[in-house]
Amino acid sequence: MGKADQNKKIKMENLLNTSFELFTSKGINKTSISDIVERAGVAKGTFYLYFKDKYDIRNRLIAHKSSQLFMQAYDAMEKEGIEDFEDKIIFIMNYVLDELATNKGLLAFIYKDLSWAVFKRALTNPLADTDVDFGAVYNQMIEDAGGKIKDPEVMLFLIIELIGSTGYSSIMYDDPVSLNDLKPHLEQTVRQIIAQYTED
Amino acid sequence: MGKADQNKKIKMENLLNTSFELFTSKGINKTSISDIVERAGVAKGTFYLYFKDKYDIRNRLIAHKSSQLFMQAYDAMEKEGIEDFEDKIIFIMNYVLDELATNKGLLAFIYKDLSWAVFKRALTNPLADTDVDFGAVYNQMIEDAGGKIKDPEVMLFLIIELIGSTGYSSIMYDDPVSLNDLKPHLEQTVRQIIAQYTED
Amino acid sequence: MGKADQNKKIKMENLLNTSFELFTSKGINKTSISDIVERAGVAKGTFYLYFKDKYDIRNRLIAHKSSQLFMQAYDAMEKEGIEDFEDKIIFIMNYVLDELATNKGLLAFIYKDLSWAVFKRALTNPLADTDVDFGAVYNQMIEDAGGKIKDPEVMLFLIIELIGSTGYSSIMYDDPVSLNDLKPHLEQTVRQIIAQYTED
Amino acid sequence: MGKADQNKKIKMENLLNTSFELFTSKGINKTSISDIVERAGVAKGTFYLYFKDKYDIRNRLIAHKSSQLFMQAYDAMEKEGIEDFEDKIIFIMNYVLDELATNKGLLAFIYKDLSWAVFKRALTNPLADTDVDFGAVYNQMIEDAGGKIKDPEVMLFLIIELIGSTGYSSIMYDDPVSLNDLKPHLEQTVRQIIAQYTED
DNA sequence: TATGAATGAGGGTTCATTCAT
DNA sequence: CATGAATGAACCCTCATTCAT
Repeated sequence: MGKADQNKKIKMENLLNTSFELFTSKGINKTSISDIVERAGVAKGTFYLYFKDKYDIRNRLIAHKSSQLFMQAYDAMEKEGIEDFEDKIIFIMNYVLDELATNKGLLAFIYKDLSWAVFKRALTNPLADTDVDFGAVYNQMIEDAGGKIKDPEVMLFLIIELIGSTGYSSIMYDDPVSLNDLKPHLEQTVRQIIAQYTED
Repeated sequence: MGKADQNKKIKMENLLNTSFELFTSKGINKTSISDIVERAGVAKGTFYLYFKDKYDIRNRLIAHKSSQLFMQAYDAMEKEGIEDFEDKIIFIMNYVLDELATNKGLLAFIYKDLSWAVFKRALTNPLADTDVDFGAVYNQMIEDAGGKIKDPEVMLFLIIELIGSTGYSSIMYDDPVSLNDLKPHLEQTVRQIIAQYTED
Repeated sequence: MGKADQNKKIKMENLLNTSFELFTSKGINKTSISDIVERAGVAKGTFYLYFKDKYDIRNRLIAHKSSQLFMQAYDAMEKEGIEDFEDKIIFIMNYVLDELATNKGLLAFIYKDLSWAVFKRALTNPLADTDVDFGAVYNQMIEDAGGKIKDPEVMLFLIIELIGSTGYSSIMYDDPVSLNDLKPHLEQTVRQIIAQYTED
Repeated sequence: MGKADQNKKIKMENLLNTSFELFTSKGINKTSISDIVERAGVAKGTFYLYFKDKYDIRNRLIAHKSSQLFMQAYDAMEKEGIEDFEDKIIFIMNYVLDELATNKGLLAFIYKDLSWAVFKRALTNPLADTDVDFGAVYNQMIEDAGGKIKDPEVMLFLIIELIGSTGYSSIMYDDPVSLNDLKPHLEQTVRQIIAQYTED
């Protein structure tokens, strides 16, 4: 890789990092491109060499950060040596929820304007070299479990949407219950959903 | 009520109706206060006599429109003469989902920036004279059912968030499945959640 | 007229005058809206209350200034008491050319982007109260002459385009001849054109 | 000519051709240097190795294209074997007008910002090897005619400006008459102008 | 109460030009 | 000669909010 290419990559990461900081601290609407380039220490025009607009950079960040978060959870789970499929999902759920609880900016950022479509793309189309395809990981988990899951995609959809939307409310507003109070409810419900999709 | 008060009320409803039309057709971000007052036929300054800003009017509308939608569903359910609690919830779910599917503008409007907190307020603090307290209605439904529901608020929370977030994705993007494909999954899952919260 | 309306009119004229000064001194391309409002002493947004964009204000100015110029020439001609139609046209031609020669900024301004369509509109759709309909004046001149002109509009078109484009070159670049050298050529040619369109 | 020189020439012609396409299709103001180099397939910096700016390239193109057009007309005229001087001019006029009518982009391009000075330079200072000196050709035509033309340059100036400006309006806006309706008027007027400059 | 002209900071975006490689 | 990433000034335009009437 030439010096120029390296420089390019540095600039781009600089912009990504800076944008992420601002998006998670001030929110995307209140973050202007001027803010981004000023803090990143580049000229305004430079921004447009790398990104189409603010929403382009946001989408790439959502993809990257979501992937990162899920893979952190997955790695932690692997270290624990959990065997059972249900237990794996519950572990990941708790890990992700705890992580988001300590980083509300990240939660607000990846939840706002996050649709299942964006989400799925984020998890199955890794952008950074280090990003992993969570879709493949999920399929592997199912296979390891014996592969007796009906409609695995819909099941994941139900689980993620349930956890995501209730977790958002609990973490951000402690309403109607705190995250700690919510967890047992979620765990019970998620286990039931999995059971319901498991063929015997 | 004096003539002046009546006039005031007319202006206010005018602004509310106009805002709703614009919010659901163009989205709130692309709707300016100029747009609203122009179509409502009042002066710009007048807007500020009634509302603090665009988001003030939005919150009041979410409350009003959500309440309206739920009460429509509730009334339709009553006409059907459904007895069983589970069946009631399922009926309301289907009614609301169908309604939102035919009015995506409304869905986008009440879903975006809709938190459980806003939602609960909407359903328990009727603003318009005709609005009904859905919280009381829900409690009545539980009582009619024999009152053997544990943590009814958390249960409702889980159900609403699950239906809301999955329904949004299906209706708006047909992803990962269409609304019609989603419904049986939701019905089964919601019934299980209710069962899980029902004391025997 | 209320105080507010007066104020409005003053602001508008202020903007028109300022724009004209800048357009004729720096050219329209190099004049920014910032320049205009700064010199006019109003806020940027104010500009957009009165005009759609820079080209809107330009078109109105061309209309106004062309009309003004032609009517000055016409008035001067009337004072001279010239009777003959040909002599009238020649007088107006010389008057206008001399005027433009002393005000090259005006010439550049009304000539650039000036099409016959814009021109005709300028001369027949007076915008300011004081503007006069030159189209009517021209028709009156022809009538006074005995009305024996074939295709008067085409004739005027030929004359104006000939004078305009050759005059522009002579005044602005002294090329291929100076204005004073050009005039006798133009006079002779214009008289021949009129003769050619005069029925006997 | 060395290989490097050839390469240079190819790059330059590439830029010229590309610019011409863009200028005549989008207009010069809406054509950016980025557009040009992108389509020409060279780097941005390369542009500045060959041309000072957009207007440098424009002037060279006007020269080249005008010359080309006139010589086409001249060649066609020669093939017709027309003898009479007046007839020659009329033939060229019609040829050029017809050509421009079928290529309005070219008309807009060579007419906008076209001054007699630029024009004359275009016709008398051939840039490309194949360009011909129309000035010399014109003088030859006059000589062939017997050389009894007074002020031949002024006469040409009057004729070209008249045809150019009226033709522009007719072709571009069909105003005040279409090109076909304009032609007989022009022919008659041009013949009279020539007659007027012809010594007996 | 109601008006709507005026504000002006701030937004996103473009693009001619430079210069290290 | 050729490159193309980087620049950053300048652009047009929007719009929530104010306030004199």
